[in-house]
Amino acid sequence: MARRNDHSRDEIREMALAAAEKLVSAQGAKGLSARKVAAAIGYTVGTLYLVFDNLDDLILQINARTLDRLHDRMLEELARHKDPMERLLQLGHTYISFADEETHHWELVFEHRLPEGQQPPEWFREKVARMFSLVETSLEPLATTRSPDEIKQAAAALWSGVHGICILAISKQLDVAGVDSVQDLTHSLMSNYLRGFVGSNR
Amino acid sequence: MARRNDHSRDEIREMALAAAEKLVSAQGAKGLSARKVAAAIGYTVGTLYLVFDNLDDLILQINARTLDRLHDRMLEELARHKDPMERLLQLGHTYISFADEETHHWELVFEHRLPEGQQPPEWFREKVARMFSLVETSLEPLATTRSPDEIKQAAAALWSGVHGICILAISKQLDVAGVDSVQDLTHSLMSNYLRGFVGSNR
DNA sequence: ATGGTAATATGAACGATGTTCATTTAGTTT
DNA sequence: AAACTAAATGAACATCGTTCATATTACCAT
Repeated sequence: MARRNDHSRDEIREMALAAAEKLVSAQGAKGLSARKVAAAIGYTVGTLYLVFDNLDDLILQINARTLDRLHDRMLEELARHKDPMERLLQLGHTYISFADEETHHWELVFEHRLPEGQQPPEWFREKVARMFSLVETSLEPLATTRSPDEIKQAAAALWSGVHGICILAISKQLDVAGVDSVQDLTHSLMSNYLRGFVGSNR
Repeated sequence: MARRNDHSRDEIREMALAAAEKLVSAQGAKGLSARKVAAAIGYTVGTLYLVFDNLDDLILQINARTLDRLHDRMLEELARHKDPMERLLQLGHTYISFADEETHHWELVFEHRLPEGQQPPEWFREKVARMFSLVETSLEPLATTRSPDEIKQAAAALWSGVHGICILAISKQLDVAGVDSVQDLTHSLMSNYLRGFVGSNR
């Protein structure tokens, strides 16, 4: 069978991504394979390679969509609060909740490694940077005396910290039980850090 | 060829681990395979499975050794400093340096995932917990008014934070250049957090 | 209608992976 | 020397990512 013309390239692409996301969501990165995705959308492996460069490319596309969802959630959260401190804390909680609800997708974003020496494409790194920006702009009103560079660094430190809690929680290496404890940890990290950062000039 | 009796089980085990570590060190997790390890020590795949349950087991053993090296480095660092604050900051720097010097090994410890549902064995989780304990005991003298639980939580938050910086730095998702900038970030995170944690009662 | 062209999809093939286990081999014991 | 047993093998199986010569069919010009 060939030249069925059942679907356009873009349709196949979309179907493949949806099927792949279903696999990842259910079984994590290890549950994903080219043949499984192909079978799930009623095509063969070869077809997948007409639409994606390779599996890494496919995964990158999935991750892009995940980062977009996360970004949306964070934007919504920012819209809900006016107080700067409240905003930051809620941002952290949103991050944790997202990782908890979409664990496998979140893991795929941050644990998938490209072949040695290869860097993620610029558009991808941009999506990560965008997240840090959200933190930066939320941080600004809290530290009006600080230079832009200091704020940038503080945002990076703070968000890396939240990220680290997330990672260790997911890999069960923090012996805390349940999401709530993780939220507490996050709160501790953020509020103490912010008190230190805001409260003093050095 | 069979029954060579060239080496004892333990010798083969040691040889295999050494060879595997060489592979990981040079090419990361993706460079590791049962056949490659076997070839490197002059045995066949089958033999490897007489000594290890499976590849996950082998990797767990490598990771145990890595965690031991890291723990040693941290102990040394603690012995070098008396001032509590100095101790904590140096501990953070040691962690970053280790990850920078043994990147592939460090990655293998924290990014290797066991099959769905399977937890790391207790002895492994103990090695991770041991690291957190080091932070806890260093933190105690700085926060004499705090309860053990609060200190435990603070140590977890602090160390997760350092860990997060490490992760993002290694995956090149922090747009900072060089190890020194990462050290600066770590310093920022730790010193601000500690000022917040120590300086106030709530 | 018919033939030709080009787009579309296939699936066999390749080299790699983890894992198993019947079989072979070489020490050890009787 | 024969029997026994521990040690090591390597072929076999199912899976993986990736490629590409081939087959099929839609479309278009005649």
